Amino acid sequence: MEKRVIPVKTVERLVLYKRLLRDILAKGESSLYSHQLAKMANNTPAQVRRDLMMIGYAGGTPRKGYQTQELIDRIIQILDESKEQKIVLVGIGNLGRAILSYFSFQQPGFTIAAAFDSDESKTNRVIAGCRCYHLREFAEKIKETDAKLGVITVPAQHAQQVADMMIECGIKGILNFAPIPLKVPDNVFIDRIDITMALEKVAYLAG
Amino acid sequence: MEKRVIPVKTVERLVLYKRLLRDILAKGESSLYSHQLAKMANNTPAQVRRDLMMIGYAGGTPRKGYQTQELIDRIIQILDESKEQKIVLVGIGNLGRAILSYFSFQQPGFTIAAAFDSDESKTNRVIAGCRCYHLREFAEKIKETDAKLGVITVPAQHAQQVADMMIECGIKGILNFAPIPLKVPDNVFIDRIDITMALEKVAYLAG
DNA sequence: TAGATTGTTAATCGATTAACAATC
DNA sequence: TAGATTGTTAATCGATTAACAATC
Repeated sequence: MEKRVIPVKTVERLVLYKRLLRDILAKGESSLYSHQLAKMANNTPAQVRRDLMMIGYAGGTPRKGYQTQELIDRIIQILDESKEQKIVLVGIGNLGRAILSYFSFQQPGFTIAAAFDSDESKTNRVIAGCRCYHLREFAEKIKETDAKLGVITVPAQHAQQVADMMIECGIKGILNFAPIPLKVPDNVFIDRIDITMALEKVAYLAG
Repeated sequence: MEKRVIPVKTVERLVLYKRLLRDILAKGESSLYSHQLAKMANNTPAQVRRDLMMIGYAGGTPRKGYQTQELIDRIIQILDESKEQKIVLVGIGNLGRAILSYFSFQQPGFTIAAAFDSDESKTNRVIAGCRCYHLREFAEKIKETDAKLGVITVPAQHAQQVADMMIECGIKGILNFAPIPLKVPDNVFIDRIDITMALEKVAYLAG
């Protein structure tokens, strides 16, 4: 596994900064200070400055702070969001459909190129602008769309085999909504969103 | 804010262990070793043992490892899941509906007691077994159901005011799906699930 | 017994926070 | 100038990993 220059936690915050900065820009603010961004991101000025250091951005000045547009551009450059990312989704249940709808609102930079399910009654149609195919067409459609990212919204017991199939077909990054950790090779990055776990955590920490 | 004995990261893993142990038990395995649990959880034996130390469980033996049922019971006791947790959800869009469906499959320990929206066309009906009300009835229904947890699935621009309303009504833990950090007082615990951020992270780290 | 595993302490690693000279 | 802010280094904090005596 190649060495990462930017820590994962920093990447998460950069994504957030980018969004907040766009809001700021839309409000007509062409510059801002680290403490202003920190307040919006619920963190500290020191952390903001350190994050910007990580991406080699040193364009701030004591008088004006940071240039909003310049900073957005720098973050986009670091995150390498120059080209549209193609995604495939497997599992057209309620959650899968919700994500399809979500991305049909054109999340900038991401397109769900195709969705798949093993249930015939859910396939061969268009949901939220996305074509839905049977799983047996997976390999073929991946080639057509050249997707490199996958989203898994199938039940836990099928998640590993879906991941295996994705990796087999050249997918390099996976977002897994099934509530179990999956085994993937080192050259594939996988992240998991576990809604029940998040709720149990909230329940415990709120108690 | 009171001091936490169990770190958040450990709580997350405990929730996972509990699920994995239940699978194990269902397969008829009455005991297991730290390295077996670690393999399933994608972590290390040392971390498993340290986590169990954190919850004061020292019931393992060199010969048999840990007793599956005993360990499950201990985790449940620590997470204080003795009583059913009542949840309210605000925002009956695609994601909100998906979560309602998800929990209608009786996630053990959790019940969505009521759902709310400001759009009249989405209220006064039952979705996935959950009664849906207009937001103006929020305070009243919270009292009736005695819910202490809230899920926010509204667009970003309305999320803060929904959170404020929840807190006003006595909600102590919030799971926020809107893609912005919310300000809450110290005695309220909030966690955020940001699907787009997760995808951007995967895209970067896969690249 | 010999060998594997536990429970815990010590060492390491990484991330956050504090501090401060340089700058405008 | 005086005062606030940046960029970076040092200090602190917390989490993970290694090590190992005790145990079965």
